[in-house]
Amino acid sequence: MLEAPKPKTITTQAMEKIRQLIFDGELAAGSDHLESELADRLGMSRTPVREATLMLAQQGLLEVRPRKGVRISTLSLKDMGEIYSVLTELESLAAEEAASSGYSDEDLKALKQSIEAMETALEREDREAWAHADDAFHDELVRLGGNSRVESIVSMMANQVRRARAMTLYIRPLPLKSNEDHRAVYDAIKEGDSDKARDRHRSHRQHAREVLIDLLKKHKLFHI
Amino acid sequence: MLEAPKPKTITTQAMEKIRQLIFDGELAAGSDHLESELADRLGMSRTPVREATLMLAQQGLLEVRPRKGVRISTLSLKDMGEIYSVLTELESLAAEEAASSGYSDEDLKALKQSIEAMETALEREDREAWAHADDAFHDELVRLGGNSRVESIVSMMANQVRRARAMTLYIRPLPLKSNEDHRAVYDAIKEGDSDKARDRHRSHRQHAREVLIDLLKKHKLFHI
DNA sequence: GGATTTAATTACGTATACGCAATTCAATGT
DNA sequence: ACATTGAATTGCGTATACGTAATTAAATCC
Repeated sequence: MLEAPKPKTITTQAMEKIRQLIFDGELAAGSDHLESELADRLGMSRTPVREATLMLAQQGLLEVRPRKGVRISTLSLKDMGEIYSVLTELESLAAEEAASSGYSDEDLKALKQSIEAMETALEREDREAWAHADDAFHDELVRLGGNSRVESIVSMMANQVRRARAMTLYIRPLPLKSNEDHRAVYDAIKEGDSDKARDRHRSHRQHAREVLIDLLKKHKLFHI
Repeated sequence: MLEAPKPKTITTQAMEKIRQLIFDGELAAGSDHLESELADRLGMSRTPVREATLMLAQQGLLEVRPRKGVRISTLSLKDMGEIYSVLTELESLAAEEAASSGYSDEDLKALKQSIEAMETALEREDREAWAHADDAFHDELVRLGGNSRVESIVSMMANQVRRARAMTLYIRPLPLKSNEDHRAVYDAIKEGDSDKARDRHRSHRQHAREVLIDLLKKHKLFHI
């Protein structure tokens, strides 16, 4: 699981900073920006900014529109549906693979801890903490799946829906039932039952997808 | 399904040309190249070449190694397995979605034609034609799935394994059984049986994955 | 007054310039 | 011989320059 040591070039910094600006909403979805504006804002020249935007465009976070600048991507309901479908499939694959990997309890410690963190967060109705632990669960699940492509695609897709998740965090019902699912997935992985791990995670995700989309519709958030 | 009209900038041309050089094997897997070398080769300056390589790196076709130039990606057996797993999941999703879309016979014409093309190619033992039709089948299936993210991820993954498929085209057994699968998937989509479409395509893909990996092992092609 | 042509501006796409990190290689010391 | 050091070279990362497509504004015509 060794990754290449990351080069800390200015281009890389630009990518991370721009990504963060998008996640924080400082570059609002749908807004347009000049390369020179971003360069000024980040205190560097256009070159690394330009390179960063081209890479981020490949990841779907923004579009570079020739001669028109950079537009931060928006998400329609259809986009959300697409992304959640992909997440469902690939995370379910990860769950299946994790279950067939013969992990020890020790290997699964982080996964278990994230479930426990979700439970205590739910008891306290601490939505931020719950969201954080939920992220940790999904990240760890995918990591245990051991497929680096799945990891990077899932991370890309999760990045794209980050804003939407943040927006809905406080308007959605507390996911009281979801911990059952998490536990069931965890147990299936521990038992090595790959079909069960897969199916259980898949239905969990499909349900989450429906809840989210209904919620967005109900609040008329057709475009984020 | 309208895509944004493609800008024909030099950077775009660089991307396409470099991609083609990789597919054609003129930039061999594992080989290193200077930005200036590629720039000379393509008759342009370093800037668009550099931008192109950064984007292609996001797609996994090559790596940009700071201060060391561009390295064309190689594929290990593990990589092949990873990619085929992703393809299996996402294509199966596409089959499922296609089946629940209520497509008419007319809508499914291209899919049917690709199956027929595979059958006639098999009778003639024309492997090139078969491979071409097989590509068409998978492309069309994914298109019918109607998920643009799935389309682009699948296309990325298919690009990554292109070399390996070309290498094995003449050493693998003729896929005589696979047309049954294709027909079954087609029928399931036509009938609107999404579970069947999904399951059938999934097992088809899983089988193909195993065959390919065994083949690579048998020929000691551990690294392509 | 509204439409159309033309001039001016803007912002990008590409080329070029330049300095530094990384590598190479030779010279020196042991 | 081998290791070590340091100079020379290489190749990239970033900045800057510049021409041109796209947009806006102005001017002209009907």
